[in-house]
Amino acid sequence: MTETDHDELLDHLREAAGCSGLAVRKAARAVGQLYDDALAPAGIKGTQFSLLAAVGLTSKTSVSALADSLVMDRTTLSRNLQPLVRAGLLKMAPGRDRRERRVALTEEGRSTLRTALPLWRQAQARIADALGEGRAARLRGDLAWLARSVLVKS
Amino acid sequence: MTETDHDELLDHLREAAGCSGLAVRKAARAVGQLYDDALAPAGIKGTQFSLLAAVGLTSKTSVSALADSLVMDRTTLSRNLQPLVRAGLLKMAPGRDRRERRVALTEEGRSTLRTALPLWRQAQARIADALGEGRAARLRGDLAWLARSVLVKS
DNA sequence: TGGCAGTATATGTATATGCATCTAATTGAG
DNA sequence: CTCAATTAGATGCATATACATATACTGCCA
Repeated sequence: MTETDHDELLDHLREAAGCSGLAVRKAARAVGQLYDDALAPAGIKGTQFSLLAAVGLTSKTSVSALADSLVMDRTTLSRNLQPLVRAGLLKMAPGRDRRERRVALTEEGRSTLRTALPLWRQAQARIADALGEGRAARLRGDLAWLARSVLVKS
Repeated sequence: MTETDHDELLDHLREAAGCSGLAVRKAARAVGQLYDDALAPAGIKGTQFSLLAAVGLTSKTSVSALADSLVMDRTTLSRNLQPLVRAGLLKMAPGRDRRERRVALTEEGRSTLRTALPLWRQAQARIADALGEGRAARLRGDLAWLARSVLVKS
């Protein structure tokens, strides 16, 4: 490898520092911390809050349908449900098929959500404070658009 | 629980569907897939590409310094380095301290990066296509701002 | 100089993530 | 009606993620 090759690689790496994927993951880590900290008194993580809320919004969904709505692999969701079922916040019931399993909140799950909601609102407000409400809303829109377009194309 | 309580919970959950944390994680999953698919011929994931590039940009960093620059927990980075060291793309060398360990690319790591760079550029271009170059750049800026503000505050 | 506070990294445990693959159940073509 | 293709979900494996804690080392102060 010559000196020139090495300098050229450095230039390319500087370009790669502007990676959109890295920007999204960095933000996801930082923001994840914020929500996790805020929700800790309720005993759940940000990921689990979203999952409980998604189940609560769509009564008795199948695992696959839920996974699609969360832009998540079915098998990932299948595993993510387990800690919440174990904790008694979610329950699984048989669906129309004998293959299908429907997910629903337990009473304890609803109770946890009620505890978590004001905590979540605080975290959400911190995000809005950091960016301003307008930029925060625009950001959510761009992220949603991005998730949708990327999936459609592949 | 009364009917009214239940309806009220539903209203709150509809509000929670606008969670910024969820929006970021959804996008991170979708975008992660895109980069992973694009980089597959190089034998690395998007996360690993970013890690190799970050190491290449800062010659001989400590683990902690690298973790900070990636908005990542030190212990997470410690583990994420292992597969890349095992694969021969990174090497660890002693630092000034006998506690510190410095991370550097191997020749094979540089070679892998050269293979990966055009693949990465394709994925990056797909993102720009999906949003338009201007919005994509703005999005990266907002995400970086968000990551920075959230960290500073806590 | 001896020990303690602080620093750098690694490890134990738990969740999150996805691909390849497996099992079970359903559906559809012949 | 039978069997292959499809569908729903779970599991094996590997990586990603972070907190609590352990380990090793450094530096400072009494």
